[in-house]
Amino acid sequence: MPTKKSASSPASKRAPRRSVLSDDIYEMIKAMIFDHEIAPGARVNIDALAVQLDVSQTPVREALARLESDGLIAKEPLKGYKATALLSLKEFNDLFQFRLLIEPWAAEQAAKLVDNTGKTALKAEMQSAKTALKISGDDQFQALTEHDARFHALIASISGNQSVADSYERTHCHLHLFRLYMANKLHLIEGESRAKFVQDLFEEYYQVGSGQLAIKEHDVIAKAIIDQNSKAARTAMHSHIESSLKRFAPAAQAINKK
Amino acid sequence: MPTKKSASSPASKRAPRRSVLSDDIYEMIKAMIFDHEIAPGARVNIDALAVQLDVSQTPVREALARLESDGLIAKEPLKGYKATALLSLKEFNDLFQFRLLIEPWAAEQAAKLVDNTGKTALKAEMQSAKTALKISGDDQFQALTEHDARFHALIASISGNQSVADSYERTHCHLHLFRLYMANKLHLIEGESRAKFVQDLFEEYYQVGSGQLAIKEHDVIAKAIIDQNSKAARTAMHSHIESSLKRFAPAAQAINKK
DNA sequence: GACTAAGTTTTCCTATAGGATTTTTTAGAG
DNA sequence: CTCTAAAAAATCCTATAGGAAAACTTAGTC
Repeated sequence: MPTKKSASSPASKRAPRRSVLSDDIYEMIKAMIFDHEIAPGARVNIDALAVQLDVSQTPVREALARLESDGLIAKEPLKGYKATALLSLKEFNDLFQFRLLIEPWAAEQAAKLVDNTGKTALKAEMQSAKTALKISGDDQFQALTEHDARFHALIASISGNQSVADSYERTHCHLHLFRLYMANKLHLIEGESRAKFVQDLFEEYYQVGSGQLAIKEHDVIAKAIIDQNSKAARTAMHSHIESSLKRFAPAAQAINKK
Repeated sequence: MPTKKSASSPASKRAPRRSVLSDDIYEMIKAMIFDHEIAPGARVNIDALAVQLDVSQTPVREALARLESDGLIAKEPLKGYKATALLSLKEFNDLFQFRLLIEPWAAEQAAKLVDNTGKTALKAEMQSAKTALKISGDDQFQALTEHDARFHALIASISGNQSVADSYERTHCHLHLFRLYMANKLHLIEGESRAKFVQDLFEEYYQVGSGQLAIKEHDVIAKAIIDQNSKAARTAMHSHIESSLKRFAPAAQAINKK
């Protein structure tokens, strides 16, 4: 087992480090879902996917089996695979409730256990958020969404509890998908009705003052953790998730009605 | 080779196989892990497994991919699959901490939302626990462990939050495996040293008075939920998990030292 | 004794054929 | 025209063999 470490010493030999094909396919299909090339609820044909990705069925099957465990794909026996439907309003609320259970604790714990590496990582992530604010147009929303995902995952990781981090990761991907879907929806709505939609659902909350609201909340959390003020970190995370729910609830409701 | 040549016979009397083979294989391999036919940390050869289960590689691959997502099997690229190692002491503690985050809330919520169906299910489960107490010998431990798994899963389900229920299910299987491993360890220890081991690690806590301690705690929780007393349900669950940790911590420590 | 090189084994991936099941199409009767 | 039922097509699922790449083992040389 220690051979692994010794093998990493002559780094030159480790050059190829080719990952396994089925892992690549897994990531590709996942990306296709996140990019909505595979629409929520759409059927997924194994043969077609294998041809499209120019591989055989075997790695596609393995990837789909894993995606099923992730809850991103559902298998109906003898009927085939389907991309899972979007979060229902109830699932959406459940998910935020779940986050309220674990993330404030994770932030509190992170504040207690954070070391210099963690502090540096937090600062870097907040810097990337500020960079994202400078992006203009629809890409900003995507950049902010991705920052958000990384930020929360980072805190879960710093908390030191693998169960918590894993658990967050799993549930979060659904929320991530949901947000990307909203962003995508914005692209599809044109003209005046779109401006109205955007204003009603996002600008008032998420993008007021160039999206500074959510970022500011993140800032408060990050500062509390860096200051190792665990109480403050906990309450900041709690109220951040609650505000976040308030920001997204109207959009979630609107999309589910459609 | 001795394949299903029944295909040549008319399709009339062939039983319609509702479930898919790869699902069956998934359950079989999972059972092999839980039964420690596949030891923790042992390598898993796809070919050998396919031959042993008398199926082709394809369903085995799909099953292993899913088990990897469950965290029960780990894949090392270009090296093959391995059964994951037992929980380390840290992971063990992390897992209980995680449970403390979600299960007291789940119990509280269950007490608020429980309906007659839920109450009936709870009563039935507690009845099965009482039946388990009558079993003698080592099987009792296994029966109690399985009751425990069902009991907690039931409450998570009654809580109505799918994220919570899923999340519990995922983490719990590791704990389940850990407990079964302990039970198995008991079988391997013979004579006087075994009696000592049992007494030190279990009897004092788990099996005092024929295991009534844990069951009594379950009883308190179940009653609180049936009475729809959410506060009581929460605190009862909280202290149950803490007692449970205390009961298992010495054993966890002992096994990790080995 | 240490290092390099060839050989062996293991593992991953491909390809394809055919059985089993569901869905769609088509034909016929009321 | 509408409804039922059988045939056809599409799709999924399984089985099997074999090739390529990497890891592991062994042997030979300095």
